Amino acid sequence: MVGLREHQKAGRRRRILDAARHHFLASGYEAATIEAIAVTAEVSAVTIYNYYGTKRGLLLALVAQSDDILITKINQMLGEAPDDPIEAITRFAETIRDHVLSYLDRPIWRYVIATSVIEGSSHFGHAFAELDREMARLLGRLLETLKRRGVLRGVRDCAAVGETLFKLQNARFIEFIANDAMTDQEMAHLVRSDLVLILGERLAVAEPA
Amino acid sequence: MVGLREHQKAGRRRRILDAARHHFLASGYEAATIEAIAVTAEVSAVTIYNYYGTKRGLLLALVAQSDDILITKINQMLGEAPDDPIEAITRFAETIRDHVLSYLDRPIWRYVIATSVIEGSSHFGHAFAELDREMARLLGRLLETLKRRGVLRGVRDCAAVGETLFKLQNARFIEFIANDAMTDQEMAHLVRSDLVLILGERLAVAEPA
DNA sequence: TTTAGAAATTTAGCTGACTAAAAATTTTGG
DNA sequence: CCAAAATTTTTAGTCAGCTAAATTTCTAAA
Repeated sequence: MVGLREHQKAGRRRRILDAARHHFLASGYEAATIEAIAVTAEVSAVTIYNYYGTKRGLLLALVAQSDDILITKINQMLGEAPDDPIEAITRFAETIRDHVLSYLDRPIWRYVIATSVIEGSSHFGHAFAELDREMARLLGRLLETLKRRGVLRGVRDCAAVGETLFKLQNARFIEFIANDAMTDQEMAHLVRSDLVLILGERLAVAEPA
Repeated sequence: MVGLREHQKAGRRRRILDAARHHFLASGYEAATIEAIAVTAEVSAVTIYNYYGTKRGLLLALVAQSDDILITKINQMLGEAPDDPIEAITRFAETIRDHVLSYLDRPIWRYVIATSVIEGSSHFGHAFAELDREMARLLGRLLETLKRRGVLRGVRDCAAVGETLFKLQNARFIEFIANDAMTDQEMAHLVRSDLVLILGERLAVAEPA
């Protein structure tokens, strides 16, 4: 973290990712060229390849950049979670969706999802898979918080339920991303339906009329 | 469906898809070139573009080819479903997985998933999205069958539960495809866990000790 | 049998991702 | 301030997806 060399490298990285985001949003992932990104970032195209290997690597690095911010946001939300489990988990999903859409648009997220499947186990895709796991963990922690408050009885293994719930939620997110016609409300409704379906019985037991 | 012209066209289509499957499996999706596929299929490369538009279009057309067979297999399975709901739905998932892996390998399925997300709403991705919906419907029908047999009480809307269950199952399938290290057994175990989590309570009510 | 029209092929070319190697630049440590 | 090491840029080029247009081939109908 010291030395002029490291500092300039960091600056180049930042400029490249900024330029990439700009061009991806302006022209779409495919139409945006490495050459154009390089010009905007004031580096040579070869430098981008040296840093990120491939165009797909660049895309995933761009997404990874926002991971820390997202995790912070979620942690923040975790404290202020409402008592109603359905409400709390729905907000969890909405926090992710809002953050994600404020950073990149749907057409580009399609390429992010696609790339993360293709590069899944490769060294580029690693960060994305790790984020997924972290999100699942955080949802598990949300469940534990609710359980400790006594508003979520009937759930034994919070980590396991959190993992499954997140998988499902993530599938809905991909559905949302893949389909431009789907509105925020429609997605929220689907997530809510899933939750009622899975937690509904348990909550009925937990909160006797 | 009559006339020599249509007949030869169908023959070309078949040869192209056969050649595509062969080269994709032999060299992987990216390394396989349209040119090589064209040579094997004994057509010109331009003909492939005329028929399928893009390399991705060709990939999705290849997958679409096996759709009918899969739907038939599932329908067959639906009749012989065991009484235990967990077992029946697990088999549903295994039928899909076996069919899918007998047709293409995991690396290629990664590209199929990726492509279907990218082309989601475009005219190429339509068939794939339609298959997904059909599978969800079939799972709903399986649930209805079980319900009619009286082994699945506590489930009201079979179609809705089927849809959610399939979404989750599909997410597990993608996880399996994305991770070469995951075994058949591990995937089956995950699917089973999800089912126990979702149906567990209901079944406990349905089958009192 | 001939011809009109449909469809496939040939040809030629564009573009952009990606790579290797040489050349130029610049920080760093003495 | 200078030499060495690290790193970026330049240069030159390969490869494959994709496209447009001209040409050829072949089916189908007269």
